[in-house]
Amino acid sequence: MLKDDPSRAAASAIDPAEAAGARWQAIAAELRADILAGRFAPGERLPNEKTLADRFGVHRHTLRQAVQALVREGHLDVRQGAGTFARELVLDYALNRRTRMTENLARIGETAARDLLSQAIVPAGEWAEPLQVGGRSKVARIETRSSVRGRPVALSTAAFPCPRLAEIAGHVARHGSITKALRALGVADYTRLRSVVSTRLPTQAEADALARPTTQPVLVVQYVNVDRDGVPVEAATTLFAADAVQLVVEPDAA
Amino acid sequence: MLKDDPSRAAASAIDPAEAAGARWQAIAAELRADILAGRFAPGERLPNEKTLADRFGVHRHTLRQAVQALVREGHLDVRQGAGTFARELVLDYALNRRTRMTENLARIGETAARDLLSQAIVPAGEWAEPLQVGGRSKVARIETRSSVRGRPVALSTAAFPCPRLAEIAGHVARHGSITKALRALGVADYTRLRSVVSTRLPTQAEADALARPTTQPVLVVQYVNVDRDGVPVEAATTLFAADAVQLVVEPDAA
DNA sequence: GCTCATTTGTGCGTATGTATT
DNA sequence: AAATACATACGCACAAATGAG
Repeated sequence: MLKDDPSRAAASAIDPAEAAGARWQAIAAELRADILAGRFAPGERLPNEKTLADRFGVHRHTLRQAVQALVREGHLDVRQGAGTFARELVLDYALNRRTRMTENLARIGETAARDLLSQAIVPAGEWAEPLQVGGRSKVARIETRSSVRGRPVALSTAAFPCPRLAEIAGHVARHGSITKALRALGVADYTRLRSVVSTRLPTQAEADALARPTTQPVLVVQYVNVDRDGVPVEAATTLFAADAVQLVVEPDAA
Repeated sequence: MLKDDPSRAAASAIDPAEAAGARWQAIAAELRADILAGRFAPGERLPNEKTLADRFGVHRHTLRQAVQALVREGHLDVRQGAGTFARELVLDYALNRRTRMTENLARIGETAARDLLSQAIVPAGEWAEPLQVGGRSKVARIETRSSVRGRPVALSTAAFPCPRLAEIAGHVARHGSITKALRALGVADYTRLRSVVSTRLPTQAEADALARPTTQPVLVVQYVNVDRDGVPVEAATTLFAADAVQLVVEPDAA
């Protein structure tokens, strides 16, 4: 690691406190903060490498090292000949036993909005198997859209068994959270039984709802949540806009 | 759940042993076996619902329940007015602490072929961070393609730290398995530290290697495997053909 | 279809401080 | 203490891709 070198005093605004390690790491930290604070608008082109290098008072190679780190983290997109772009939004969505949309969105310092698009009480049909109920029984089906910074990132269709959770829609609309709605209905806790991940191109309607082109693939996550007794309380399919969300799978802390 | 109902004794070839639960589940199991055994050619149209219902001696509604289950599992595609189609290939690829390509492919009763497409000893570069080595050190980079039934399903670019695992390429070529190659080099066991899942459209070269159109999205899984001491032994990016593979995330059995 | 300025990608060389042997 | 390896940083040059006209 580099220690302080007076002969190369920083001519930039890098906070010495966070410049503990190498220069490029400090630069990366500053750029990361700019992006997360929205000082580079989502999708906006950053100044070219020379300009940025001058801003930090370093060589272009040094700046590139910082940029490369942010590309690996998913915060930047670099296109040869075109420029360096702040990504629309990048959310690491953790898939584990305690997967919760609201928590996942909140973890990146964003307020998550969850809108109720539609609600209906329908025959279990395709949801009968994952919810382990008879095909003739009813389920409450709700469609929701989750947004961050006013931009939609996920589209969910979820089914809840009736009559136990027939009132789910009202609670979701009120709280904007599945977790809170379930708690209000007596489901104190729930865990993710299984998630199946696939991908496809969205339909026109789905693309519209996500405010994205039909040419951009979506991540499709199908899952079942069960209560403490192992009884299914929610079966759902969620579509994630792939430019905004990547799924992270790590062993449970248990 | 439906229990046994003697009044509806199966008039079909359903194995009573696996028909533990509901009729439609038994039918789904048999159809699933037919698909996996290739008795329905990939992409082939199945007999219509009436014909299939007759074959199992059940009502068309019952058959549809089984078909819907297989649609959810990704084994069938149903298009109104067109018919029911067997999907090209569907592999449930488990993502957990002990994720192994060969085991995952073998679990569906297939022999997995893993071809070595290229190998090189290169500067760590982008792999330095995930492998926790210096940027100037070298890594062994190999590109492999995994196929099932002669059809490519996955494309991997993996990096292994040198000099410890410099000889990896030869072992992979010989064994067709990363697990065996690592074992030959003294890595008795390894675990998946983290997987990051995203999706995008493939480049022309990637689409060609997977024998798929560029319009079909691929699942992108980036991961790091570590040995028993927590030292990274492999960092890789794997592209899965989304029509053939879906990822399954379940809590580790621990 | 073409040119051309802009921008990123890549390679060479040089130098210095740190860590290991 | 000396030798070696490596991470970091700067300078220069050219290749390759992009986008505007």
